[in-house]
Amino acid sequence: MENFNEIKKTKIFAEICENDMQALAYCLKIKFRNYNKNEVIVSPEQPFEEVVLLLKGGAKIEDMDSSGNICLVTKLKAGDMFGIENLFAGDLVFSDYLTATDNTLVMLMNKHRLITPCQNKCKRHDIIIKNLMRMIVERNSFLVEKLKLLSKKNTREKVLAYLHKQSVISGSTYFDIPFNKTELANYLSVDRSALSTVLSKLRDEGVIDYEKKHFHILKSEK
Amino acid sequence: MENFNEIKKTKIFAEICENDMQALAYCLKIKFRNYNKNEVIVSPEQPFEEVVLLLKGGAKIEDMDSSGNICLVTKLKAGDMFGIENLFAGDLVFSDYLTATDNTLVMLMNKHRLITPCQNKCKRHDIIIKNLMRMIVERNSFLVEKLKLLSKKNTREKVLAYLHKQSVISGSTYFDIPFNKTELANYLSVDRSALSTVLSKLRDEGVIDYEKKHFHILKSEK
DNA sequence: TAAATTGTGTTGTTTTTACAACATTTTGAG
DNA sequence: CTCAAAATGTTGTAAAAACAACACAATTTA
Repeated sequence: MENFNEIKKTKIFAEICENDMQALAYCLKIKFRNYNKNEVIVSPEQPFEEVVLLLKGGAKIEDMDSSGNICLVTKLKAGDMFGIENLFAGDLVFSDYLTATDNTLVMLMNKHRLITPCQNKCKRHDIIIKNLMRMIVERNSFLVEKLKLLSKKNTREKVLAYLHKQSVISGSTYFDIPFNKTELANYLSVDRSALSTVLSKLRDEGVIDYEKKHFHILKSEK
Repeated sequence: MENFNEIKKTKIFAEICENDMQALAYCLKIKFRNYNKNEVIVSPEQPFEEVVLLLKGGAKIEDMDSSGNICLVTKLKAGDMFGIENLFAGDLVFSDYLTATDNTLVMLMNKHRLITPCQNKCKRHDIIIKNLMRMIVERNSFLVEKLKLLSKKNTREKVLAYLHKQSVISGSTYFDIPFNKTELANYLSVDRSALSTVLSKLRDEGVIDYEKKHFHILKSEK
């Protein structure tokens, strides 16, 4: 089956064999699309009726408010999904931009079919629903964590909380972040030059060290 | 059945008749608890193995960081749930406080049972799972919206975006918000006195008017 | 009802941030 | 390799926010 190598690595289709996937592909009205780096996959201007599963490459979710300020919600990697917020929505108008950050292969699924279990042909649909629920719950946790980050009262605390989190995730005081400085500023919703100043100060104080996307936490403040 | 009047009004148990609920009660290991106003229902200090469904009264979810700053994540009303983030988590340590804002009745459910469909006795379990998924997706949308709110670059924009949203929800330029000013400041993650200053300024400019928790939007800025 | 607690608005001070402008460095495309 | 574009760090300035202290109003509770 087309692209099955990528499909079987995703969380939502883990444990599904190629035969069952064949049935699911029909049931979920699967389509594949390729995008070049920096190409817009979904935008608020062009409503989108499906749910997106990233199979290869990378993408970023951004929101732009009426003043033109960009909020980088998150970056997606293979196996991540986009459009979950609209799973149950009848008419689907995304308010976010999904943009490829690499050459990217995505799979589109019919959102109605996805959430509606069917007994006859694709017997594995109930597994998909449970996997889907797990992913949504994980996304939920991620959003709550980001909410707490943005609730910090100044840039220094945002940065330290973010770096601490990344350090815990990687299991080391040495780690790479998925953002460049401009993106990190958007992610933390602060001015880029202000972020640069804070990072420099933290380095001067010997709290952290960094080089491009590579960071090292030297002192863990209480 | 005990408290069925409240149960049938919730989203997750809508469409479930009393008989089926009886079976579900057993399957989900349901328990009921009463809390007085200001009593802590769940706290990070006391790990909690279940998922909470609010049946009567109200509650608020708060997060406190290491510096003691409080982030008011949201207020809950009857029918809302707490603990969804930990549905799939093995060992369950909540990092948030859930506090009753009124005299409150809650229902506790076994999280493992909730996400695991069973065929034999409680045939309605699949409906519950779909309802649950819908609630999680809605919570997801809520979190994304709040994220966008906190991404605004100053207090004025946060306030205006929040009030605009509330206005849209209520379908009128006159509406009540569920917070007092202190809570609103926590919700928007800004200093209370700074919020007060911004609100006064907006009133002076004739953009909004307000009295306690009642607001009126006079001019809708682009 | 009186007293205590909580909520609210105001003001002045200090700190932090956004913003703009700029010099370098790095990256990527042709 | 070369050139243009993008990323990065720095600085100064103006705006905004946090913070603290206070007065007074509203609400709760004993």
